[in-house]
Amino acid sequence: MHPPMLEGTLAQPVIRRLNALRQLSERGIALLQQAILEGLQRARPGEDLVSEGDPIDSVRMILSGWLCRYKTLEDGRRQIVNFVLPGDCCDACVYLLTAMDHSIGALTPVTYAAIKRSAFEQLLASDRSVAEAMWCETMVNSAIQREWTVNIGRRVALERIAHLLCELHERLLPVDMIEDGSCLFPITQMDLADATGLSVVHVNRTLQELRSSGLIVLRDRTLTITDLKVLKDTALFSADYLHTKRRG
Amino acid sequence: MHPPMLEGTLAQPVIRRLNALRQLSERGIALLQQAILEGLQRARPGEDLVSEGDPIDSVRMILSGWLCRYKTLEDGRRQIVNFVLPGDCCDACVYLLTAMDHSIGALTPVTYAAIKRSAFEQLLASDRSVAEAMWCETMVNSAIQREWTVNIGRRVALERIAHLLCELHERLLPVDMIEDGSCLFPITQMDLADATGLSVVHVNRTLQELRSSGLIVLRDRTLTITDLKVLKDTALFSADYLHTKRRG
DNA sequence: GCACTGTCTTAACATACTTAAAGTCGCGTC
DNA sequence: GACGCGACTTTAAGTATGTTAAGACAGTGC
Repeated sequence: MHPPMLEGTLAQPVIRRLNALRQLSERGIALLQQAILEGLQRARPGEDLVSEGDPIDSVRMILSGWLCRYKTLEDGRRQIVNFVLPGDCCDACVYLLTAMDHSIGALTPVTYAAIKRSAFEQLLASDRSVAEAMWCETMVNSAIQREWTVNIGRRVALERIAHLLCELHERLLPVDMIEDGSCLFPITQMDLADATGLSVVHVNRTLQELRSSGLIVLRDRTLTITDLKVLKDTALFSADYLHTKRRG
Repeated sequence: MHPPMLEGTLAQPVIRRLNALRQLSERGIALLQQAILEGLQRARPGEDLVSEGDPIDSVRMILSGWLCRYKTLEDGRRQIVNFVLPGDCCDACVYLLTAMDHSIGALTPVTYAAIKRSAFEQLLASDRSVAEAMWCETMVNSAIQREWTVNIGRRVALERIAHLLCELHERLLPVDMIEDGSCLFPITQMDLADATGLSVVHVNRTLQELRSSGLIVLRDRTLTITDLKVLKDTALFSADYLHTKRRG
């Protein structure tokens, strides 16, 4: 089917991501790759991979594309509670619960692997390093969620958006999606608003401010962080909560 | 040391809490009780059980008292990211990470059990029902954290505080800490402010509003929810995210 | 008995952010 | 080529919430 090179490339983000949390064994990597190839799927922008209330039957690993987890209130207000990036896993372990309490929607075209609960349990059981990396990933997601609470609860708009940009930057690094401080940035201002608990109008204003301060360039779905240090300072950003191994 | 009756009572909240998530086996309960009795500890109000940056070496199970998880920004702003109630476990699995990314502080006198990492792993390994209940608890904590993000990001002050009260009510039920709709409520208005991302003054204003609407009575550290239905409605509260088994 | 401290309360004022509305630009469709 | 649509932008007006300040009250220590 696929030439071997390509197969390797496909699973790369997941392997890199997990490896950044916990050294994976050779055997674990092989098993992981196999499981991923067996469950390949695609989704289109705007499509929901899972919706609030759905039964939880499988784990998903993102190979390419951006997604978001979100919840909606009865009256339509929406809050994005996290972004899901290539290499991330959705709901490892969540299968212990019965129904999804939030939705996961694709922001761009997405390729991912869906691994059935039983196959996933088998995978975890057969290699300890993979299992631990997965648990780690889950724990880091919790940590990110806590930081989002802080971000929305205690930072003002400018800091808040700066912080989000710093986080995304930091998370894109280990999966090699930053080139010269630039990355694809498919998030609309409306998404940004729903993620930060602000209104679109104010997000727009705030982005202008970040631009005119010379901290970022954001144009044509491309984000360039021109002064990372100052951006981090204005965001009161510390990467500790991401728990990623320091890279030389 | 302890009379048997008392020993049983001590571990009750933890057992009830876990049982509400996953049916525990007899054997599991016994092991759990034993582990808890071996690690008994106390903390005084204001004391931190763990602080941001601390190495993670043990799991803690709360037997009595209220605590909060919180993070502080460099300039002193504080955000409480969750309350920890009797029966809750702190950081099951977090031991996979190396350092705490937040602090846990006691709001009242607290009794808890600290279980060393190795003993905890042994406990999980020796009874599957306990292990699964623990993972469940961790997943539910994530779900709560997501809902907090929604709460702070998209609900206005009145809804926000109402929602928090509903959540606490719902979480206190399975550990039997609600009597006739009333419970001990040791949270100061400042804590409430730090938990909801509001200012103390506005929390005060908002509480007055809830009081004068006849939804709650809050006096002398005691909270009575006088109209739970309406309180839930004004909070846009749905308990689904708590993933607790329905109780007849 | 008095000072001290923490919690709650109220007031007056300031402002960060929201809402509403309308206009621009680029892009795909018919 | 006109139209519709989504994303972005800008303006103006409104408001929810923050800030500052000061007082009441209870509990605690001396």
